[in-house]
Amino acid sequence: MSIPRPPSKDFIREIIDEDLSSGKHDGTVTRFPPEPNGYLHLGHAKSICLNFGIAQEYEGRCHLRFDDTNPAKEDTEYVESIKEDIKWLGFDWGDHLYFASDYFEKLYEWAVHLIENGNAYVDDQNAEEMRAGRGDLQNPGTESPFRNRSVEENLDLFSRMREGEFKDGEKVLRARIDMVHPNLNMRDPVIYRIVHTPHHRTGDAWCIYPMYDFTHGQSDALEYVTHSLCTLEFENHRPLYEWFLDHLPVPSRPRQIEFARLNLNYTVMSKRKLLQLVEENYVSGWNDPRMPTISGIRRRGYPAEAIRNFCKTIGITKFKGTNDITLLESSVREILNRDASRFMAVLKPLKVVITNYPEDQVEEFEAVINPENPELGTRKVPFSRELYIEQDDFMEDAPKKFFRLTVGKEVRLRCAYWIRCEEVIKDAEGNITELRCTYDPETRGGENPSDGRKVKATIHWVSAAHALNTEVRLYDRLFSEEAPDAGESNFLDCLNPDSLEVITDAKLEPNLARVPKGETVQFERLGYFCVDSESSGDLPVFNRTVGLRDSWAKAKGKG
RNA sequence: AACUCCAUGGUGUAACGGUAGCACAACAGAUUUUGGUUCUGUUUGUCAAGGUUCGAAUCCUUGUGGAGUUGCCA
Repeated sequence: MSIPRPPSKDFIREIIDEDLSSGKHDGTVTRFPPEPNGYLHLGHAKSICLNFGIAQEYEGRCHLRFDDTNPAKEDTEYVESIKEDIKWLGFDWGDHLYFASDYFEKLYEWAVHLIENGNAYVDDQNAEEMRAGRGDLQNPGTESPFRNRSVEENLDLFSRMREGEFKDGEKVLRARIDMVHPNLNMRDPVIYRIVHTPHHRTGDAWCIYPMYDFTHGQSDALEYVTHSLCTLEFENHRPLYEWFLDHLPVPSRPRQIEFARLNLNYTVMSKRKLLQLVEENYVSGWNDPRMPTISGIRRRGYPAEAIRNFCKTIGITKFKGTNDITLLESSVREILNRDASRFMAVLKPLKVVITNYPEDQVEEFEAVINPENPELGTRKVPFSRELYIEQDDFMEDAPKKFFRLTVGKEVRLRCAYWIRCEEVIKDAEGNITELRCTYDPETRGGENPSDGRKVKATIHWVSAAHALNTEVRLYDRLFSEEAPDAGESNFLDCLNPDSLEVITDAKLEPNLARVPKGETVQFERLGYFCVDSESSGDLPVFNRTVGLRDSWAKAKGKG
């Protein structure tokens, strides 16, 4: 017998454990710092689960801080959607809502502090001159002709920048670090630029704005954040992050730790590409159910719990791998299998007439709401002489492995009766329009008959007279290539032409009229479907969340 | 021969010098009034070469491969 090992932790949680046990910190404070310039996506969900998850586990706190230092790109609309998405994911920042723009005055003061100590200067060079002076990956930079201005002159110029005396781009404030540093970020980075654009919160109070690098670490320090978790592309910024903390009278010493961002196959995650999909109308909007945005997957019917589980499963490392979308779908099915109520719906109807069933008779059968949770009880489903079954559940020339209905064969109608197909009716073009079947009264409720007869399949059905006719949207992955943004080709060339199929005459079990917007249910044998949050009119519109695993389709595909 | 970081089955992730495990995927079988679920089993892995060690996925060296960085974006 060995002692069970404690559940393994990712490298970030190990660092936190060490910091706690060494006494470096006596609590844990993290933050989720989105820029309000777009909608949140699954990549953000990974970061949210990490930061808020750590706060919960360590009984610390996680701040929601909007990194709003670029008025040209940001808007209050995004602030609101971001809050909504985080709440939907199941996390709460409590009283800890902050904006980097709340720190503009303090940041200005600290910029002056740098100038006073000879650690920052106003540069009159334009962007192009600065680029030339920065050098490149192989070559060192050269110092700006304005680098050695006096403290007094810098102070005067910087305050006049604030007063609005200069136009955009005319001057910048730069940290005075090292123009030959091997890390380009350290070659006198710009820390303030002039932007005469109203800010969504501070209006026109400012016309100079701090850069990300001059804002983030200081904001962390002001909020007493202990561990500032960000993605790998900020690795090269860490020396700068620390340089500012070293040269400024900050109240605390946060630590930046980087982890790999989320990559998923068959989708794109970059804000730019998602924006392009929206703007060029490849999708219906940010919350199109095919989008990897939080609002998109919510509308698609993915449960928040499934997203959280998924994020737990993929873990936190520094390895930039690509996660398989099937892992996400598996998390979604796991939750939905447990929670979703079952109903019957026929997507592609084929009429069946039970010739030996009385014409005006209607029976009601009891059907289990969820076999995974019998306490939920049963529902009543009407049955009559004319029904719809799924076109895929009938084949005229059926292969041996086809278990469903074919002429002369018998199947079970779920919870109803066994039926045998006697005759196929076709139109002039030879299309199958109707099936004539007979039922066995002894199999009432779907029970096995006393003669020991066996049936290989149970199929779903809807009574024609009682059916609700409605729209169902079948969503599939947006891209047909595993890595749409890889290589030279345009990601738009990889769009899956069949990512949306709209069915307008699906036949639903009448109980489905009562499902509220946003709820995801199972259409038996087909998949999980969610009532579209934007559906209007008398009948709900259903979105396919994800199909059921389908081993028949797989076997059939192999030929 | 710029700097920094990364490398474990098909994919992702554990193993903290001592039996390479888990999930997803795939494949087979059992159960099943959903070809779903559940259960059982199978296949597949430490980038390479040296070194340290009784013992290396783990430590060291070198190499190979990949990623990020040359915004007045974040």
